[in-house]
Formats: sequence, C-alpha cells, structure tokens
Amino acid sequence: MKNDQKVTEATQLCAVDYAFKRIGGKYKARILWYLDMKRVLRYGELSRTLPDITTKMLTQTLRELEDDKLIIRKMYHEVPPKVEYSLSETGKELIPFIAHLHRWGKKQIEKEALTNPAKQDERTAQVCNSVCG
Amino acid sequence: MKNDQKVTEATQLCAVDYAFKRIGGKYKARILWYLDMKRVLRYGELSRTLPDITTKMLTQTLRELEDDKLIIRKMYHEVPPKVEYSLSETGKELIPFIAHLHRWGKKQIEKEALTNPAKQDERTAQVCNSVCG
DNA sequence: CTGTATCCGGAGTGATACTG
DNA sequence: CAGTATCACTCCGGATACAG
Repeated sequence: MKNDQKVTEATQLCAVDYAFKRIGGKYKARILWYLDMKRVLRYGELSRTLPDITTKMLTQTLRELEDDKLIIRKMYHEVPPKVEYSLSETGKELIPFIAHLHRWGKKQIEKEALTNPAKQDERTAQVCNSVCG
Repeated sequence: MKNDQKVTEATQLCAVDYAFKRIGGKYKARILWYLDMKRVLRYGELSRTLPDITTKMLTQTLRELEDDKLIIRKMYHEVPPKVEYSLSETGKELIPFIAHLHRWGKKQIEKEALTNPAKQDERTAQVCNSVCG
C-alpha cells in the first residue's frame, strides 16, 4: 500500500511529509471532499461521483482511508449489501485545508483560462460542476 | 513530468484534484515549506535540508515548481555558480494550507506515539527537528 | 450492490557517473 | 556549486473477470 511503504531509519520525515503520505493518494483528497459535502455516501454513489476511478482503486483507497482512521465504514448486513462511508473526527479536521486548496485550485484554473486558454488542453482541468459547484 | 501527464477529455477533474497535481509531488510541499521559513535557499542548502532526495529529483522538482510559477529561480552568472530559490506570490498563497497540514501531521504523529508506539516503526515518521521545529 | 483476484504496462524514482 | 545523463527497477494504477 502506498501509505505503508517501507521507510528506512535513515529517512527523516517531517510532519508535512507525513501528512502527505496519509492523504496524498490519487483520489483521497477528492473522496474526503465529497464526503464532507454529502455527509454520507454509499460505494456506488462514490463510484458515480468519481467516474475515472476503477473499482479496484476505489476499494483500495477507501481501505487506506479507513485504516488511517480518516473515514468510517458502516456495514449493513442486508441483501443486497449496503455500506455507508462518512468522515471521522480526524478526517473532518482535514476539511478546512482541503477547502483552502480547492479555492486556490479554482483561482488558478480561472487565471490559466484567462492568460493562456491553450493551456487548458494540456492540463484539461475542468471543474466537475456536478460535485464541486 | 508528473504534472503534465496526458488526461483524456473524459476525465473530469475538480479543483482539488488540480491543486494536488501541482503540489502533490513527493517533495514539493516540503520544499515550499522550507522556502517559506528561510525565504531564500540555494541549491546546496536545499539538498542538505532534504537528505533523502537525490540531485536528480531535486532538480526535477524545482523545475516543475518553477514551471508552475510557484517558486522563483534567480541565477547569478558567477564562478562558482550561484542560484537562489524563493517563493512566488502564487506559491505563498499555499503556505497557510501547508501550515495547517503540518500542524495536523504533528498532532497525528504524537497521537500515534501515545496510543501505539510500535506503529512508529511502521511509519517511521520522525519529525525532522532541524527544520520543522 | 459491493466488492476480490489477477495480470501487466509504464510512470516515477533511485544510484551512479559525468559536466560547465 | 549546480546541475545532466543514463540505466535499472519498483510498484502504482488500469483492465478485466469473477464472487458473496
């Protein structure tokens, strides 16, 4: 797992690095962000919200977030199965900073659009209005 | 380059994802963080501050940050060469969020140390006091 | 509906040697 | 001092098929 990668004693990590290891996965920030907005999401809802993620990666990412105590997984023993994901208290602490990152990102995207529309193609950074607003 | 990876039109990116692409590199946050503390750093100083980074990765990361307009590179045409790196205005806007991340990271590290000292070995997340304090 | 299992290509990273 | 060049390797992440 990305976040449990072996690190030798020689490696000196600072807290910034540590934090990035926990939330730096490819989809982690987005999942936390969506979870904060919706409070509770089921597996299928997350899958639809993140159309570019495969089931494997979604499952794997959710496991890592759960192991790291950033989200809470609630299973209902029903048929068909039902699982709900929500933010833990520790996870909620990360929201303000993700929000800051989100504002910064939007600003940069808009700035790029103004100064160099061609760059849009390179980065193809479209805001997913359906979720991010 | 990590940040210029091709993205299909189908890929819908939200601003959070976009922002992470720009600062999510393995060493980027730490470099920005150190630059904020020291205001100006030379190549060699950065190299010594980040003992686990190779010259290749340091150069590459600095180039990406420069291309993204997050840092400023100032060359002095002297012998021996001298190059100074500092934060750009856009880069400075990211500091509050990195600071938040840093606080959160320290808190989590301390919490882990208390509840499960064994985990320290797994994550080997030592705060590099020399720089982060 | 909510996942697992398996295979596999390629980006990202590191080690080492070399340069102006 | 401040980088570049090259090679080798790990392992992240995608595609696909299958399962309870």
